[in-house]
Amino acid sequence: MCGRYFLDTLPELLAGQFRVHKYPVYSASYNIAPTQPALIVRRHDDDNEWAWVRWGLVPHWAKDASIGAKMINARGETVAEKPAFRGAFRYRRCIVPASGFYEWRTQAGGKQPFAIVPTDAACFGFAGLWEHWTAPDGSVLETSSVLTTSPNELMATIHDRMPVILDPTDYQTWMQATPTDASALIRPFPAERMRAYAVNKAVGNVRNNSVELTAPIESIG
DNA sequence: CCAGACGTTGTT
DNA sequence: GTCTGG
DNA sequence: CCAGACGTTGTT
DNA sequence: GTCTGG
Repeated sequence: MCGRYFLDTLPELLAGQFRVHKYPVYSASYNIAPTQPALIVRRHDDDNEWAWVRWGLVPHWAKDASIGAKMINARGETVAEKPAFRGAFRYRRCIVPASGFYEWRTQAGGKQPFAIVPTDAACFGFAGLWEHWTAPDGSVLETSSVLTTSPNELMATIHDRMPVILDPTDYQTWMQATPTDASALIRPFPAERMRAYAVNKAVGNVRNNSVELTAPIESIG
């Protein structure tokens, strides 16, 4: 699955990789967590645009926004049918840029966190969905979710799920094609194109925007 | 018909 | 142990 | 995902 | 909003 990630790629590289004609404005974070603001790419007026949305999709019919905390991931196998996601899957697919993501391996003695990064690009692009929700007071909240799929050979050594990662050549298909064509992109990303590093210390809570990535104990892949 | 859910993950 | 908040 | 909390009372 | 369970 994907419950925590980081983003420290330079804005000009992000704009280039995701084909947005503006630079995103943000500061690097090594601790992007559910319910926190996430940078996404989506279609708007026949163009790609950046948007900040809250991670954790709140369906339009929700009575309050708290349900979003549970909707941080959508299973790729069922996203087209589930009431909470199908509308967003049909009409509001987006991409979530991530310099890398964390995954925890349960093992004797506790959980070992790993940071997984791309080997051939500045950034991963997660397949995502976004949604808008109108609060009782009339204010609008935009939210997002990250699709998951079965793990590749590398990720299987850590966990039994992984985020859906798109090849850059598929970005526009994901956002613009029919749901049927988009569905074909829901699959494990090649293990040869990523590398996992054991992280020295647990990520910690959201207020602690730091993690040691510089001295891997162990690398895989 | 109404009431209640609507999701994912992990788990010795 | 399980839920909530970030 | 992890960190941190985890309650009761009384109320026309 | 829409489906499922009772």
